[in-house]
Amino acid sequence: MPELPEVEVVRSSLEPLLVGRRITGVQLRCASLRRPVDPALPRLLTGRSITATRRRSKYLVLDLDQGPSCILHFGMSGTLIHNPGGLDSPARHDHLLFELDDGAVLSFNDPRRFGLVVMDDYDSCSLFADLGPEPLQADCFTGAYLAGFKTRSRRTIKDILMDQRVVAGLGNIYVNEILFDCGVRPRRRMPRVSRAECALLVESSRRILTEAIEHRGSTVSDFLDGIGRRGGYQWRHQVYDKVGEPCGHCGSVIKLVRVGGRSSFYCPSCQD
DNA sequence: GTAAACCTGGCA
DNA sequence: TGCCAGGTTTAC
Repeated sequence: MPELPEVEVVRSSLEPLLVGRRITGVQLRCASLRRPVDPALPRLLTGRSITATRRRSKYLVLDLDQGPSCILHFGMSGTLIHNPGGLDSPARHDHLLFELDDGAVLSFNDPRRFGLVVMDDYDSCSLFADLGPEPLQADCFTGAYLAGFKTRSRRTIKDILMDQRVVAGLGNIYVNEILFDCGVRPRRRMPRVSRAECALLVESSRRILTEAIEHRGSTVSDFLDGIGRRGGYQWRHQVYDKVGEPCGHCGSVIKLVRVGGRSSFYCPSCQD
């Protein structure tokens, strides 16, 4: 579910509901996520007030009035939903519940348990240590930066764009869409991507991520924002999950290949 | 490089 | 019944 746009949409939908609220209680119902949740987490959160929300890559950060921040990752299937009137009873796969001082309950639900919740300082968090630049920050993620990998790597362009150390926040859906937008096949190797195409890929990343945020993310099967709304950007996908369908630009049949173990969709005539 | 691992759920 | 899924990490 959650690539950069989805996490940003969760963040922006929750921010006005969370900032200034005090956490009055925390229920850790299942600690076996991708990494075991620290049993001290409820104690570190209870009594704290939420002062700000931030996003870094695909991580959502809740800053508190003292102590470390609460850092969440949604894996493939995680959601964080604000229930204004509280919860009668927790839902299946509700692993973590934050009770707020206005009677609301924030529920972290994750059927596949690939998600992550940790308490750590934003500036020294080891999860962030190796992340590349934010794609929406124009000063760091540039065509010249991406072109720098042409000589350093023979990997495919899709593998490079999916690598969180190269650029932080892209995932399978948006890399497929960006490559289509630029006319580049996912299996093209980095040395054969021109400098002009690198510049185009950077520009396209920015535009597509921005549009996806404006359309409140992609709901492929189960993504919901912080107040339980589905996204709308899936209706604008050009290639993702469209194998066998006609390309919206030229009518050719969309093809499927595997790159780095992930499904990759492309138009054989629009993309080289 | 690729494959499998971690999990559950949905679909053919 | 088997295969696939928005992610990340680890191991051949």
